[in-house]
This record gives sequence, C-alpha cells and structure tokens, in this order.
Amino acid sequence: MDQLLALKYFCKVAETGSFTSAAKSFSVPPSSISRRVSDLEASLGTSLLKRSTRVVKLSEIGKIYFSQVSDILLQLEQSNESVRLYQSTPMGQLKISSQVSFGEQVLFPLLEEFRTRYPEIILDISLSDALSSLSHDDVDVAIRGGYAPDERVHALRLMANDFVPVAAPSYLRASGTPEDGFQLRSHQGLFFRTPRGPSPWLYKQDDQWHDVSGHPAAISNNAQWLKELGLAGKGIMMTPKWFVDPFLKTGEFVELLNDSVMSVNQDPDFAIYLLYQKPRYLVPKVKVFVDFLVEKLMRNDPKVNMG
Amino acid sequence: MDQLLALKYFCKVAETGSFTSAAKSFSVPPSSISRRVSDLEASLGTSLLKRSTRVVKLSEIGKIYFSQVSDILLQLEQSNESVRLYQSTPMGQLKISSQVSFGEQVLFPLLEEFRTRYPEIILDISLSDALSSLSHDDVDVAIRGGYAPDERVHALRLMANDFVPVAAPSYLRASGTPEDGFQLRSHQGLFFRTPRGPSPWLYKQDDQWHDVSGHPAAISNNAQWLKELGLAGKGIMMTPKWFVDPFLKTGEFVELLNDSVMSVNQDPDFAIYLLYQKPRYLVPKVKVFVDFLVEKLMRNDPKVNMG
DNA sequence: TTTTAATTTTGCTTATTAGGCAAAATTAGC
DNA sequence: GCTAATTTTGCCTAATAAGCAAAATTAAAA
Repeated sequence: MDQLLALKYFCKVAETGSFTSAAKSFSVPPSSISRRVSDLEASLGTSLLKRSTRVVKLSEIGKIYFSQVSDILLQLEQSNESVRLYQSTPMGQLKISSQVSFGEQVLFPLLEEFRTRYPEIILDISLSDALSSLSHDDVDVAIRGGYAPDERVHALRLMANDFVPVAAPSYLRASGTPEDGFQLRSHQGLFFRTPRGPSPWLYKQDDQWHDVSGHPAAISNNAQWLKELGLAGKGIMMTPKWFVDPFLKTGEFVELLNDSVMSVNQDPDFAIYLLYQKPRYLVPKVKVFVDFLVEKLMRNDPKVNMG
Repeated sequence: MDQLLALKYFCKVAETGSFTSAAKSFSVPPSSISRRVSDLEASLGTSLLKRSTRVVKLSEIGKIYFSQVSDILLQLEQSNESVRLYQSTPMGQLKISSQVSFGEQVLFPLLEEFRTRYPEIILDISLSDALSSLSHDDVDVAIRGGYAPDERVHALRLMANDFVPVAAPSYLRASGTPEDGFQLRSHQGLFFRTPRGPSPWLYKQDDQWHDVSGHPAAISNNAQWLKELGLAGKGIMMTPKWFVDPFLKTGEFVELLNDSVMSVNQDPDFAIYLLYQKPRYLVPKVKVFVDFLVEKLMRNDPKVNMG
C-alpha cells in the first residue's frame, strides 16, 4: 500500500468531510479514496472515520491521528520544498581545490566578485598541487592543469596552459638571450617540481619533442619563490603565461623564443581544467561557480572540452 | 511512486552507507533500493547521495533532507504506534445513551465498578427516552427497550423487558385485586408516555392480544413520579420487573396476575437492547463496555440476538 | 411514510509501478 | 593491472492503484 497516498487521501477526507470532494481535489474516482482509506484503516486495525452517506466524521482516534498526520504531511512538504529552494538559490559550502599558483594568481582576484554575487555560498578553498581525486576528498570542484581525466567527472577546459620560457632582463644581460630552443640547455633553470617530479623543458622541432632542460639553479614546488628568483635574475623559468602576465607587461620578465613551440608536456590538450563531479542533478552552487569561471576566464579562450 | 517507501529506503541507505545493506534489512534486491532512491532524487530534482562503488555518502542537501525526513518517519511511526496503543488499552470518552429509568435503576449502580476497572475511559452518560439514532448523535452505545433495529448497528439483547402490572398493597385493599386481565379495565392506571404515546396495557388470551388499559390516573414520561404514585396507592402500573424489583422484595409493590401474559407490546422480541455502531474495527472502549454489561446483566438471561 | 438524490461502496478491468533476477558497469584495494 | 565488492541497468513478473459502472445506503424532502 502506498501509505503516504492513503494518508493524503485520509486527511483530505477529514478536511472536507466527504469522499467525493476529496476525490475531486485529487482528480481520482471516489472509489480510489474509499479503498485507500479502507486500506489505511485496515493497516492500523482501527476505524478512523465514521461513515454515513451524507456526513463523514472522524472517530475519536481518527481525530487524534488526523491532527498528528496532517502536521507530519506538512513537515514533509516543507522538507521537499526546502530541497527545491536549495535548488533554486545557490547556497551552502562550496569546496574548491586548486593548484597553488593558479589559485593565488588567477582565482583569488576573481572570488570577491563571486562572493558578492552569491553571498549565501560559503567558499572553502584549498590550494594544493597534489593530484586530488574528486571522488576521494570532499571537493565540489577542482582546478588543475593537465588533461581531461576519467569518465565520471565533467572536465571543462577553462583556459590554455601554454608554457613559455621567461627571464629577467638582468639575467639576459649577464648570460645572453637564447636564440633557439637547444641553446636553453646551457642556461640556468628554475624548475617547478610537480608531484610527478620536476617539469622538464620541452622543445618541438620538426614534429619532434626534445628535452632542452637547462642546469637546475633551483627546484621547488613553490612557484612564488621561483618567480622571485627569476625576477632577481637567477635563471630561466618555464611558466604558464597567466602566472607572469603582469611582469611581462612591465618588462620585469621577458618572454623568450616567441616563435618556438615550448612546453613542459607533449599533450596538445594540456590546459587548465575545471573538474566537477557529474551528479545527476547538478547542484546549483556548483553550477553558478562553473558558470562564473567560464564567464571570467573563457572569454578569449572559448575552446571547450567536455570530459 | 511510493514516496514513503522511497524515503524509508533512502534513510536506511543514509544510515548504513550502503545500498546492499539497506536492501538486506528490507529483504529486497539492491536494485529496488537503487531505483526507489533514484525515483526520489528525480522527484526532488536533486542528488541526495554521492555514490561510489565502495562508499555512499550524503550530499550536502542530502544531509539536511535526511535529518528532517528521518525525524518525520519517526513521528509517523509514533502516530501509528499510538493508534495501536489506543487499540489495546481502552481509553477515551465513551458516550452512552440510555432510557432514563433503566439508566437510573440499573446502569448507574454498575458504573462505579466499570470506572474502577477502566480508569482511562471517561464516561459520558445521557439519559433520555427519546429514540436516539446512533448514526445521528455522537453516541458510542445506546441502551433502549425495543426491538432489534436496522442493519448497520449491532443489537445485543441485554435482558428481558417483561412488563408486569404492579400495585401497592394499600391500593389493592382499597380497590380490590384483579383476578384476570380483563378486570384491569376497571382499575386506575399509571401510564408511562413514550415518545410514541402512552403505553397501553396488553393482555394475551388464546393467542389474542387485548387492550386492557385502565382509567388513566396519571400519565407521565417520568417513571420516578409514576412509581411514587404507585407506592402511594394511586393506581396500577405496568412496568418492567427490573424497575420495581427492590419494592417487590420488600412488599411495597405486589405483582399482579402472575400467570397471565401481559405486555405493552405485541412483539415477542421486545427486550432491553444494547446498540452500538458496527465499525469495521471495534473500538476497544466500546468492546470492553459491551463485555462488561454482558457479564453483569446477561448471567440469567443469556438469549443473545445479534442484529 | 415513501420517495428522492447525494454519497459511499463493491465488482470488475486496465494501467501503473514495485519486485526479482541476471548481467553489466564501476571502483577501492591488492 | 587485477580482483572483489558494490551499484546500476534490462527485462520480466507480480502487486497494486486507477477507472468505470452498478449497487447499496441514508439524510432530507415530499
């Protein structure tokens, strides 16, 4: 027996005092109401209603039961309603995981606007360069450089992650400006260590990739420190453009080998990806965050790749 | 969709963290759990659970919904339980309607024991000689002299309602003692007025009923007053034995025409009936009252007639 | 009292939905 | 990468609610 249905029928009969009118309000034949209420009574082993053809009245226990059940139905309806509200108004904690440097450089400056736009969303950002699996940790969205991963997550290509070699003018004055990729091998290098090891310098020539890594002057997983070393003229650094964009504009960094294809990775789909779980019914807080980042970051890089 | 079932499934999954174990506790295949929960999510338009093959966790909204819903399910279970309790422990108001004289003479002396035995039943007695229809007024049981009535009520024959003519010794001394039924016609009569008019005196001879009503000395619907008149020697009264039983024992009243068949009614099934509604599931307070009266009144008159 | 009309209930059939089983898909841990 | 536990899907069967018409019931009117 669909007990909840029976309860709804029973309450409506109790309210209207009639099987017929209850049937009308549910758009079912009166016989359905009669049967469902009878089922309910049978399951409780009690008469809830005193029937007569003209008037249907509640029995004593029926009155008690009705007052309790109608309240319960109301509560349930409110709970369902609150779920729908949760759907419509983005709210709750939004847990974001991001690479450290991207987070500091790109994400943080954007978030204040996001917080203003969605004040009911509480942001919980954790920056880490460790590979975070979405299913493992309690993260709603993750941002990381790499490629589109496994099946169960959406991977949205946020922006390019092209690596370019840069150096401070003081370094170039002291050590010379490399004219082609292979010359990099004789230069000082500032290497970022990913969880999979230091990123090599890759140079593509004639459809062939060559490792042209220079002498390590410093290796770190802290991009900020490497950047400071670079600004101080300690060596050449392979870095995504977005990481040093302000310094390229002021001339504190100079981009090298403009016409060459350089990378730290041979995969052409290497990019910054926004990863989020693929729930059947997309949670609104996630949806608005995804939309927000797309709006802010994909203006000039609209190549989208759904995983 | 059986939403209540889906809610139960969902809560069990949330509690156990597993579809399989939830399925076991309901003795259904895991696929049923999976489908019902999916239905629920679809109807809410949200993901309640974060599934992975090993661990099932609640989503943020799932947590909120679960805490509310599990409470609601608990409340509902308690309501159902309270109905069952009501079933097992006789309690609540018991509305009894009775003829005035029977109530005063027979019922009231018994009720104190009943009240002691079932302290949770609140008795609500209304005495009236009007014909009360059970379906009309808010009466649980009705006691009245008459015959088994319509179909929808149980009519339990409580005890005989034989009418006998009685008179005070002082009256008999003054007016003589009637030796046969027809002599009653020349006597003074104390007549009880039912809602259908004064009750006649009927006398059966050779399978024939004769109206042998005497001269009306007084007519009233108040049996108490008529009894007092009778005791004062003002006339002969046709009365059920139970009404004057104590006075017959003390000799204040004398029963007349012991061997004759006298009545106020030609129906052989005329008796005191206990009437109660025929609910599908007999309310315990009614049941125990019926049982109580049967125990007290039907010892010597066990002829039962179910309507 | 009898009749009438509104209402509930019952008997049937049809449509919907949950259960049941097996196979496929998924993923945590070895 | 493989294994084992778990969830999900596909397909069928069984259970149950809806739908309709007819019967039963009874409060109110004639």
